[in-house]
This record gives sequence, C-alpha cells and structure tokens, in this order.
Amino acid sequence: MSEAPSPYVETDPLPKPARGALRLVTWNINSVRLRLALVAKLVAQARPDILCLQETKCPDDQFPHDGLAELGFTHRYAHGMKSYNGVAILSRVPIAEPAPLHHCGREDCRHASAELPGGIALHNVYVPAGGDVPDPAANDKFKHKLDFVAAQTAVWKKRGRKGPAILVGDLNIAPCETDVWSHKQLLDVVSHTPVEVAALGGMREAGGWVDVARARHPEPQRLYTWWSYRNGDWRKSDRGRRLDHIWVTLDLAPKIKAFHILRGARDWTQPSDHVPVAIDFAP
DNA sequence: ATGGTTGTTTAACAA
Repeated sequence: MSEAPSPYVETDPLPKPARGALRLVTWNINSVRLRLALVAKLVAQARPDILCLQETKCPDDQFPHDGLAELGFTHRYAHGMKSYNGVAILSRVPIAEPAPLHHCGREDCRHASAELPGGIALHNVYVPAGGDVPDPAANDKFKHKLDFVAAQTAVWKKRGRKGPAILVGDLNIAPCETDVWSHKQLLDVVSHTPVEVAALGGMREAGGWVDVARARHPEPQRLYTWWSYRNGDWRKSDRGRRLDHIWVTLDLAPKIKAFHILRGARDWTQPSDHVPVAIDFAP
C-alpha cells in the first residue's frame, strides 16, 4: 500500500492552487503585532486567499490593519483582547457577516465566524490550552477546556445539516496516537489525555466534520503542527504535536484539492511555536 | 532530568 506524499512543506513556495480553487491557511501566530513580518513571509510563500489567525494577543483598536491590507488582505475581521487569545479572519475575497461567538459565559475572543464565497460558513476557533494538570476538579483551566469543547459540541449538534462549512484553528488537542511524538508518554499530558481526545471526537462527530489532515494522510503517518519552544533543537528532537486542525463538512471533502503543513515556518526568525496549515478548495 | 522557552507586561501569568 502506498503512502500519500508527506504534507510537510519546508521553504519552497507552494504551487499555486488549481484553477478556481481558494487557499485557506490557519496559523496560531502567537502575537500578530510581533510577527507581522512573518505574515509577509507566509504570503510570499503560500499566497493564502483566506488566513485565519489565533493568539493574536491584540485589542481590536490596535490590530495592524494597515500592514495586513498592504499584504493584500482587503477584508479583515479581528476579534481580540489585551494580552491573551484573539482570533482574526483575513481575506482577499469578500467575507460576509463576520461575527464573534462566545462560550462558557466568557467573552475571551476564541471564536469568530464569517461566510465565504459559495455560501461556505467559516469558523476560526482557539480552544483553551488547559493548563498543566489534567484534572477538572483541581485545575480550572482544564475544566474550562472541557467545557469549551462541550459547548462547541452543542453548537454543532444544534446546527445539524445546514450547508457547507469549514472549521479551522488551534484546537489544542492531538487526537491520534501518531499526532504526538510519544503516545505513551503523553497520555497524562494535557493535549493528549483520553478525556480530551474523547471530547474532541464528540465535537467532530456532532458536526459531521471531516478531519482533512487524517482523511488525506491516515495513521500511522506522523503529523505535527506544533513544537515547543522549550526543546533546543526542535527538528532534531522532533517532539511535536498536531494541535492545529482543518475540518470540513462532508459535502466539501471532495472539493479539497490540496493539504499542506508549512513546517519550514518553525525555522523562521523568531518563529511561532505553531506552523501554518493550508488547504486548497474549490467552492 | 519534574527542567526547558517565549510573549505580554513589567513579576506574574499563560502557553
């Protein structure tokens, strides 16, 4: 059985999307103001038509609209706050009805939606990281993470079958055994605990979502999108996790033309600890 | 080996 070619992209520019296809990239940028130059680098390498950012760490009145407009993103929606979290949708093609969504009785800037050409609903989500202790009774941050995923599950269950949709973002959970560098060693580590994996599976099934990465690159192919800053040589130790996801509704799955993980971005100057993940799709 | 690094904001958090 032949394995699909690796989705990892190092430094070469990505090939252009097929005719009529749009390129959508999701990236936890870990401060949009600090890394505006890296957005320019991403644009040069990948030319995204739509770019979803997480962890912008930027209040809306300080969002770098001018610099992003200069990079060709004529349509921009920022939903951020001071210091923490924050999501943004940037686009070269028109987006309709951009809006924030709130969960768990908080307004902590973790979810934005918009409508793409072709009537595709786009959701950009930043799931709470969850702190260090994987016990909701002992750790409020972990409880918030589970509550947030449960709230998402309820949203998608309620939505039902209602047209094409794409969900992207830093979901902060690596669901498969080969989504982490060591399944056994991470069973007790927040991001890969069985309770989180089960919760994320429930969220995915509630929306009928297809996990594009795994649809195209099934296990046991290893797929990572995040490498900790704490490992000196990330490439040598390769202790990665697949925390960043692109999900699509079943009707869109056949319209996905390409999938890439821009692993080379982890070596850019002053990098994010997450790398961009891309799909090309024909709406 | 119970560390390690980074960003925001200014010593402590969060990731």
